Amino acid sequence: MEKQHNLSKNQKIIFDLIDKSPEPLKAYSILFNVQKKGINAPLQVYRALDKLVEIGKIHKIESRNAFIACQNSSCQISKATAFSICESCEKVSEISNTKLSKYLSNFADESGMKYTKYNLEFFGLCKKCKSK
Amino acid sequence: MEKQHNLSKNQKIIFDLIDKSPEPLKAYSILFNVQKKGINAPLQVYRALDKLVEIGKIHKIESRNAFIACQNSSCQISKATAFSICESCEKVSEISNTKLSKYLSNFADESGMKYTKYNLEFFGLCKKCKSK
DNA sequence: TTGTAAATGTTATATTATTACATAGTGTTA
DNA sequence: TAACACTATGTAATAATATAACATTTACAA
Ligand SMILES: [Zn+2]
Ligand SMILES: [Zn+2]
Ligand SMILES: [Zn+2]
Ligand SMILES: [Zn+2]
Repeated sequence: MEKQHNLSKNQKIIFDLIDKSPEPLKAYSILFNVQKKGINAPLQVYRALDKLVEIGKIHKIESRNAFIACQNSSCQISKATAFSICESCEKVSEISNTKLSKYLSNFADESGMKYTKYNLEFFGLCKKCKSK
Repeated sequence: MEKQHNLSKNQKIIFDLIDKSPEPLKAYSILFNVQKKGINAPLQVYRALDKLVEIGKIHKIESRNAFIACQNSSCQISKATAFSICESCEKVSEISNTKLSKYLSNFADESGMKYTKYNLEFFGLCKKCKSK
């Protein structure tokens, strides 16, 4: 059974915005968009983002400093994430590939380090951009 | 044959600093450290960093906004990078594992997107921190 | 109902990165 | 050599991203 997270007011406003967006959103663009809803300060946005990331409802695209809603309901609380990023149009998709996630979750090298989390970002040209 | 890149004065100063550092360095920490060598402005640092990343001499650790020297001479110009990051002591190492890099370089999913580059960051506790 | 954790509100500030513009060096070729 | 293109440098200003510190309020379980 998944733990149920009842989002708070600010968290819900911000999650809904990200969830509806076809593209990753940046923190200050989120701030701009929610000011009409009474969220006025960067910290209010960042706190909601932190929480949403923590509970796995959204992910941060590190190379872009931007946030997208989790497109993979079975995503294990942001512990194992993979994305594809088009370097031309900046379209980002979450990759959910069982083989890939198994391979990476079980990955171990000679360092003796046990990995509990990973984030993978693939880059290239999406179908549309490739055919231009 | 690898293309030879003769580093410019600023590039060399900044590469040497990063290369000698046991830990990833942040841009403004680099700036602070090279001011005695006549590099005074953020842009001078960022320009050198951009170039060094481009030619594969250093890599950016995206989740940390920090830079490390390439520890893998055969690294294909920053097109395929993997790192291990200790979430306790923040030690970062570049992973060079042929199987892993082959697996990821050949990865393809149903999206029809051809990936030309990837960056992978593993997180966990290093040996030292685990045994504490 | 009282204690505790989570969330909010607000101001200020820290950190990371880029724009714009002027100048200087490096190497190639006419 | 002169002309050219390209890369690198210097400097100032500013944009974009993120956190610290502090006061207050809300949710909710013991
Ligand atoms: Zn997900
Ligand atoms: Zn595209
Ligand atoms: Zn490398
Ligand atoms: Zn450690």
